[in-house]
This record gives sequence, structure tokens and C-alpha cells, in this order.
Amino acid sequence: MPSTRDDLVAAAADLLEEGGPGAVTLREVGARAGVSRSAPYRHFAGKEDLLAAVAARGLRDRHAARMRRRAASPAEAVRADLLYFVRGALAHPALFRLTFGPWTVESPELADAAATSRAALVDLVIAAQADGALPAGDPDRVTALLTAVAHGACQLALSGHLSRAGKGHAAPADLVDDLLGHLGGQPADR
Amino acid sequence: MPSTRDDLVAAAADLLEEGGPGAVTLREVGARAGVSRSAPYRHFAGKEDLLAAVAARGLRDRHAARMRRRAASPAEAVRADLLYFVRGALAHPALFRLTFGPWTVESPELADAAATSRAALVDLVIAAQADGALPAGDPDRVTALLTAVAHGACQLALSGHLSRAGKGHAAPADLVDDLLGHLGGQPADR
DNA sequence: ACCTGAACACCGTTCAAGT
DNA sequence: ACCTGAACACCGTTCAAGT
Repeated sequence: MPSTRDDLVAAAADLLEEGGPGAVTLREVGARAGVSRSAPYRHFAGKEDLLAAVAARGLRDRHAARMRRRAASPAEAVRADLLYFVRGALAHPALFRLTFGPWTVESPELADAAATSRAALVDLVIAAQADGALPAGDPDRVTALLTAVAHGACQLALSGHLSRAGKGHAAPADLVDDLLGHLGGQPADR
Repeated sequence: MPSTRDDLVAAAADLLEEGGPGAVTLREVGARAGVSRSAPYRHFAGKEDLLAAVAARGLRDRHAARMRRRAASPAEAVRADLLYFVRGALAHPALFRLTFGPWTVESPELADAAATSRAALVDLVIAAQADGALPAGDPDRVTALLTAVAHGACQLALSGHLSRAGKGHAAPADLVDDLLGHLGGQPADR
């Protein structure tokens, strides 16, 4: 049985998905959750705090998918994780922008979800380094490089700064594979 | 003598810089430009169109700095350009987020500025490839990889997803150099 | 403990009217 | 050709009052 708080987060996530950030108003969130427009203030400090809960839910979902996954090798696990992130960002641009947007509120829930997600990817990178599939060096830093490519490629693609009229249209997933190829020596298969 | 249109763009850019996106209201923009709050509608289709002009101005400024620069080698020119971008994004986060944010309006001015900036970087990459300082392959794609890392590193740093409590704190500029090192074989000097 | 409903301050946008 | 000023619809947030 979902609590009113859960209902509010779900309603906000649905509105964000359906109509973008402009569609997320506390009036509509309240209406979808079956409460008034001031009810959210009994559960969240304000609108941004509610949005932080939406972002945290997204990060937790991604982490759950990662834990569910079975890969043939650590290198493939890293690649699958990055490509899953890219697919999610392109499919849900508003959630992607929200999650890594400009927060002016401190949300332990969001910070925890982000830290858990990042730590899990670092573990995969460490295993891939042990296999020689990724270069040696500070695992945090190698992870940051991989994450930066995935994030930047999605940001450029979503804002239209990646595609070009003529040839050479590279999708975000291609750029992730390019980097992995340059880092690992062996280009990723298929 | 700046036109009213230029005054409006300058006022919006100043407000964005000083107080973030929430501080850019047409009322305040108009007041700073010495006109009423409805005057901007004689020069722009709406608020977003005005913001597109602000973003385009930023891209043109970056391009002007690039043209002014003298580098020891094509590889150094590419590196300097990426590091200049990173420095600008971290120093002016609101402008960075605006420029590569979710546009729902078609602005030829912004599209032109972005295309010009991208093409210039591709030229630098081509020259660096000819020197063997960057791997061969579609220059558009190599440029996209470099740009993605710079953008992603800035996005992660600004949203606090890059730093970590303990060790291994990598700044965006470090990740750019890491990538160039992996791509070029020779790590960038100093 | 949780919610309502009215109220407040603020915003983007429109438009008839001015010069 | 460019601008004004009032108006409209909408929003986040607060708060006294209810159960």
C-alpha cells in the first residue's frame, strides 16, 4: 500500500515523463495523488525537495537493474551499464536533466542514491581493470572518465549539438564504444 | 551604440550570471534595459527566444577567444580549446546549463553559433590527427568524443556527482587530460 | 498527525492604446 | 516602427482552521 508520499513522487514522475518539467506543478501533482495542492508541504520541504525524491527514485531503479544484470565479463558489465544509462537518458530526457541538474536543496535521499550507484560502477571498473580490459590507475578516476563520456554524449545528443547534417552521425552509444575501444585496446565485440 | 535588443540580451546575461536562471525575469530584464516588461516582445518571440540569444552570444564569445589563440601545435590547440571550455563552464554554470539545455524553440542564431563553433574544433582535430597526436578516423566522431568528455565532466562536477569524500578527486580538466593521454599515447606536457 | 481552502506575491504573455 | 500599462491566467508557498 503506497503512502501519500509515494503517491506524490509517482505523480510527479509521471507528469515529468509526460509533459516535461513545465508540466510538474504542485496543483497537478496533488490532484493526481488525490490531495490538495498544499498537501505536498506536509511531506516535502518544497517543490525541489519533491523533485529530489523523483530523481533519487530514478537512480535507485537504475541501480536495481544493474544488480539484476548478468554479464559475460567485467568489461561487458561496465559496457552494459554505460549503455543502459545512455538508453535511459535518451528515452527519459527530462528525468536525466532533472537528476543531474542544478540542485539548490540538500537531499540526503538523492545523495545516498547517487553515492550507491557510483560506488557500484567503481566496483565493476575495478574488476575490469584486474582483467586488463581497462587501463590501470585510480578506479575512481577511470570511472569518472567513463561516466563523463556517457553523460556528455547524452547531453550533446539531447540538445542537438551532436548530430550533423551530412555524414559522421555518431550516437551516444557509439561514443561510449569508441572510448572503451581506445582504453581497452580490443574494440568491443558486436 | 548598442540597440535595445543588445541591451536586453546583455541585461538577461547579467541577471543569469548574478542570480541564476530564476533571476532572469522579463520584468527585471526590461527594467535593466530601461524599458517596460512587455518591450522584449517587440524583439523576441518570447522569453526562451531571448535566452537563445544569450546562449548564442556565449558561443560566439568562445569562438572569438579560440580564433585569438596561438598554440605551439595542433594538439596543444585542441587541448587549450577543451580546457578553455571547461574553465568557462565551471565559472559560469548557469550559462553552460542554459546553452546545452532543453530548447523548445527554433533559434537560427543559436544553431549557427553552435555549428560554427563545432566546425572550428573539428578543423583543429583534423590538424592534430595529421600530426599523429590524435587517432585516425572520422574527425567529426573524434571531436564528438572529446567534446562529450568535456561536457560530461563539467555536468558531473557541477551537480556534485564527480567529487568524492576521500581520495581520487578528479577535476574536469584532469579528465580531459586523461582522455588526451589515452588517445595520443604521449601524455600532455605540464 | 495530516489535510483543506483561501490568500499572497510573483511570473509570462497579450493587447488596445499611445508616439 | 517601437513602446506602455493594464489585464489575464498561472504558479509556489503560507497559514489559520478543520478532522
